[in-house]
Amino acid sequence: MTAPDEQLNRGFAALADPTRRSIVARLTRGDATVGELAEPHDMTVQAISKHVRVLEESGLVSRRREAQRRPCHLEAEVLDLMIGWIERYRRAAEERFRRLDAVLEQMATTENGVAQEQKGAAS
Amino acid sequence: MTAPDEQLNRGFAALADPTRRSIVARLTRGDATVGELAEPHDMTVQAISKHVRVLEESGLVSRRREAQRRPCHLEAEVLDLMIGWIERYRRAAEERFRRLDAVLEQMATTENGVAQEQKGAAS
DNA sequence: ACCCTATTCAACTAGTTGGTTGACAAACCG
DNA sequence: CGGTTTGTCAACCAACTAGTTGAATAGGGT
Repeated sequence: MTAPDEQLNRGFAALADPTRRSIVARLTRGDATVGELAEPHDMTVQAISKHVRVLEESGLVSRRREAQRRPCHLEAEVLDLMIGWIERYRRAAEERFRRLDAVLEQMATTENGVAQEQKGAAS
Repeated sequence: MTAPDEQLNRGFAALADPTRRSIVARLTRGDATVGELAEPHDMTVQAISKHVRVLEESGLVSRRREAQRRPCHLEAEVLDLMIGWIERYRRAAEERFRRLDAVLEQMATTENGVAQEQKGAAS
C-alpha cells in the first residue's frame, strides 16, 4: 500500500500528460489492450506501453492477463482520492471567501473593521 | 485565454509536486507572500519563488503588487476545471459498471448472454 | 542618500520524462 | 515445428524539473 501523498504525486503527474488523459478517457468506454490504445495516437506502441505503465504505477489502471494480451482496466479509486484532495481545498477557499465577505460587510456597516489571520497546518 | 487542454496539463503538473500542494493548502487559509510560503519548507526562497511561478502559470494562483511584496491568492477556477475533467470520466466508468452489472445479471438469468462493446470518441 | 527587506534573474547540476529504434519473450495458430 | 501477434526491455536522445549559489532589482524607512 503506497502512501496517499505518493499516490497523489503519481496520480496528478499521470494526468498531466494529454496522451495519458486520452487513454483514461478511452478506458471509460471499456477495457482495452495496448495495441488498441495505441491506434488513435500517432506514436509507436512502445511509447503507449510506457504511458500505460505510468498509469499502472499510479494506480489509475490495472491489468489482467488474457492469452498474449494484457487488457487495461480503469480504476476509480485514485481518481476519487484526487477529487477528494482538490475538493477539500477548493471548498476551504470558498468557505474563506464566505467568511471574508461577512467580515467586509460588517466592516462596512460598523466603520471600524480590523481583519485578522488565523494560524494552522495542512498537508 | 489558454486552451483548456493546456490548462489541464499545467494544472495537473502543478499539483503533482508535494511542495506545491502544500503551498495551495496554505493559501486556503489566506493570501501569503513568497517569504511566508517559504518558512515551513526546508528550502531556499528562490526555490519557492519558482514553485509559485509554476502555480501562477497554471492559473491556480494569482498575485497582486503591495509595496515590495507580491502576495499570492488562490484561484478556484482551474481547480474546478480539473474536478470537472476527473469527475466526467470517473462517473462514466461507474456508469459503465452499472450497465455491465445489468448485462451480467441478465446473462445469469437468461443463460445465453453475449456482451457487446459500443464505439465513441472523447478527449 | 543609504540601507534593509522582498523578490527575482542567471547559471549551473543531477535526475526525470517522453519519445525514438532495434532486439527479445510469450503465447497462440497452423 | 515455424510464423505471427502482442507486448516489453534496453539503449539512446533532447527537453524539462527541482534544486542550488550568487548577483541584481525594487520599493520603503530613516
